[in-house]
Amino acid sequence: MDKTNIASHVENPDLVDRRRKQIVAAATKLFSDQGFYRTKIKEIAKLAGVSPGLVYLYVREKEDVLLLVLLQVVEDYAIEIPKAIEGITDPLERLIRAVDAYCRVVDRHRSATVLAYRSTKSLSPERRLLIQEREIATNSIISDALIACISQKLIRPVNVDVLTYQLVLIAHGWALKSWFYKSRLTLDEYINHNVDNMLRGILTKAGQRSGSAAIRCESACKVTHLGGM
Amino acid sequence: MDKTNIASHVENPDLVDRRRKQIVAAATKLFSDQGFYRTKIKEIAKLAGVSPGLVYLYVREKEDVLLLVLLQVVEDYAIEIPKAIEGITDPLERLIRAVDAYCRVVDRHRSATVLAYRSTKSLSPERRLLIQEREIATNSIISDALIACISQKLIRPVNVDVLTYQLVLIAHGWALKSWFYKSRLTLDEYINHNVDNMLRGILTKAGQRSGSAAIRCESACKVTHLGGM
Amino acid sequence: MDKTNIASHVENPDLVDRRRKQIVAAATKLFSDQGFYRTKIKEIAKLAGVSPGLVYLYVREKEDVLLLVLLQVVEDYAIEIPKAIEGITDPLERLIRAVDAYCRVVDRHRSATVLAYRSTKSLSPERRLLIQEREIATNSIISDALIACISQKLIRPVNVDVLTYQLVLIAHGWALKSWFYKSRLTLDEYINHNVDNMLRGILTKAGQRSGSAAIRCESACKVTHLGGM
Amino acid sequence: MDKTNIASHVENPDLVDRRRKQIVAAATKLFSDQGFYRTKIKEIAKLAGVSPGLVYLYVREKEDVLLLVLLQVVEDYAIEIPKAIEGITDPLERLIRAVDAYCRVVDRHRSATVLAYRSTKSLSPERRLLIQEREIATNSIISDALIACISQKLIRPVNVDVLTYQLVLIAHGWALKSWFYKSRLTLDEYINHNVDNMLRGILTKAGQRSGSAAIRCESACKVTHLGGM
DNA sequence: AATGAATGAGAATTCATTCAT
DNA sequence: GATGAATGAATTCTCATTCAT
Repeated sequence: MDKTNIASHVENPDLVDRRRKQIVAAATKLFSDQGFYRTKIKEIAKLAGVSPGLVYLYVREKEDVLLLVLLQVVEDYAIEIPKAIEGITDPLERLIRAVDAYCRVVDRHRSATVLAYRSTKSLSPERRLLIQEREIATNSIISDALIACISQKLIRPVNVDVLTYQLVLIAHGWALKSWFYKSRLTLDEYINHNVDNMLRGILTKAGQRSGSAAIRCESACKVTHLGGM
Repeated sequence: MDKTNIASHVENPDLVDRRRKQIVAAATKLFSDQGFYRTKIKEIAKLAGVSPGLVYLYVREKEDVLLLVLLQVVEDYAIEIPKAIEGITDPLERLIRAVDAYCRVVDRHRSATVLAYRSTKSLSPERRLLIQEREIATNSIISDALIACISQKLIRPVNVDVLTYQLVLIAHGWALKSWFYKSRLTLDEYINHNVDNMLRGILTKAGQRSGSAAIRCESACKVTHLGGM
Repeated sequence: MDKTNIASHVENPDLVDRRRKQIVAAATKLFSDQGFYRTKIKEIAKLAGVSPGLVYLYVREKEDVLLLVLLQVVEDYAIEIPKAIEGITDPLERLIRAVDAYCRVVDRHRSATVLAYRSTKSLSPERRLLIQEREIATNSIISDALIACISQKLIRPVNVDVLTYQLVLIAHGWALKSWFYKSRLTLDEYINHNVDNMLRGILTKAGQRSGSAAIRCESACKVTHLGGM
Repeated sequence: MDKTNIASHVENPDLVDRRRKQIVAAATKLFSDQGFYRTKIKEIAKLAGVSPGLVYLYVREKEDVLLLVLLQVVEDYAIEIPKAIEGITDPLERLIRAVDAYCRVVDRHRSATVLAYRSTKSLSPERRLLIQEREIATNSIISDALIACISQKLIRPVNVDVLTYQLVLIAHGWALKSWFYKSRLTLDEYINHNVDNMLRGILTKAGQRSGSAAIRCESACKVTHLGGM
């Protein structure tokens, strides 16, 4: 169901949904590879297997395609990260898992994430705002977990905004600097090292106990080498 | 003196230098405000006070202007950060000051930093490589300081690449998410909180002693609240 | 019943008639307001309450719609003007009434009249010819009346073609220059003044007597102030 | 010198003038033949012997070309008609000559005149107003002459607005209905008949004497057959 | 008969780049 | 060296027309 408010000339909402998915999939690939400005509507149409004219039945202008693509990126974050911490109650474990999931989602959408950094400014102000709102919403998954940790004294009192973005930037960094990491580290190593560094700086004594427990009992979540903490 | 290898039709190297500075200054402003693709050669020429034709005496194509601009950005980092740690011998103090300086340089070149994130991918591969090399060179100021700290056991053994970029991303983050921080934090607070979090995670006992000393004796460097460590 | 020779995919002639009426009504309004080229088939369909596809069941191309519209305009003239002089036998009265009626029909179809001037040339030559034939047919109502007046020596011998169009242009002028007249004259005044000027130039002595009689006895026809002639 | 207020990217005003003349000449021909909407910028450029891009150095959009063309038409009227009555002092002769000149100018610019009728409505409201203002200015040559005649009692008191447009429409009619007249009348005949009809309707006794004098002594002005008046 | 989604040719406009002066 | 007018390829977007349902 459409939450984008982008007008379409086509009435059937299912069709709108399906066509937009087609268009967004093609555009995401092309924008990621070549950037927004180098990508031509004709290329998107061709890759999506439709005519150039059709694109404009589902979108008012080229920038709308970019908006749809970027909304899809943040939307994916907003769906996949919560899924990873569903059912987990321990606040510290929720935090660690959320960061871990964030990094893994970024890994899966590496080029789209880079795209978001490159292209958000190409949007008109209102559209950009839309994206930023959703980014904040997603990040609140992290910051909520953080707040819970702090209130349970698992983490010492820190500036939540700062720490949230420090964690978010760790996740994004995997995409932004993948040209650097690619030949140097695996994703698991990256996550381990970063989370290790961060947690050591903020965990309380209680948090350290809980943290090592949380991590020991959860092997799927690969954040392991905190043992010595 | 020109290290860019960008061909010019003009012989006199001083003139080339002067003209390119003019052009780069104008282009930096415009690219930062509007992005690379939205900025027209005519606009750059006008702001630089020259004719559109003249630009092409000093540059082969528009993308060369972007390269010059981005080189200037990384060049500024490579000059200003070392200046901030000149003469300082204590490795931990060098590290802290380098990070502090990095954040402050980013603050001064906020939009150019964002520009670098947005536009590096608009460069052709060889040109992009040029930029990435210089980025690594700049970051080695941080990583060298880190290595020194580790070898003096002020910091526990960590993955230097990871930690370097964690610190670099803190600096860059101030620009990348300035739309978020602007209304929430001052630069000093931002630096304090982030450095605090990071150092607590990596300092050894010895480092903690040295660190608090380093910081206590340096009031210009505003990283203060480590007292309780 | 269809005299247009425009092919339709639909068999049932009543339906063809009804649908075309719908389409022409919508198109007349839109063409008048926005002109032929600015008006989209989709708009016509929407205003007519049908689908864009349906239009093409009753018309081969967009220009056919214009032809239908223009035919309707001249058709209206050809019907309404004769109606106004039906049963009147005095040739001079027939002439005056015809001109009066022409002006009033133009007034009722002001924008469609302007449309005809703007758009006839947008038709292909054969179609344009069709319109011009009907225009001549309509104007022959005027010229026939003129000829009758001349042969009864109510009007001195003049070039009938010239005078006919002089009268026709008076009628059309009310629409063509309505932007000018709107704030200056009523339709009745316009008719009075123009007819007065013209008649004074062409009436014979006999015509003057008959004219004032014709006009005196007919108050519905507002051309009055010839009394002093 | 430019009175159009249309912005140009080119600075040299002489060049602007020359180029616009080139463009307008080509556009006038093409618009007249094919209409505004059927004429492509590329065609105009080709006929003018320039590149399509160049057109946009002298004009902001296609509609500006139409404005320039229509301004040229009304401008020509405003120049040529006064020239024809220069130095003539007798008011009635001025009037007759002005109408005569108007008809002859229309004849020379027949298709441009028709173009004006077809296309003025294609202009945006402000631009349309510009044209209408100039039309009124031109027509005031006629109405001024009329007023002079009336005040000298050469013409009986009539509504000046109505009579002016009656005369203007006679001139325009030669272009508007040239498809009809072409095979039936020469321009001279057309002028004679129309002016004759009109004058007879409005001249006073004094005017009739003066008129026949005015006309008899001026053979270049072909309005002759008033002899019997 | 009717619908309305889909097509794709076509047009206005832009702007990096060139080049005569 | 510098200028700025000129070029023309390239791109977005529109809309008459078609066609599967």
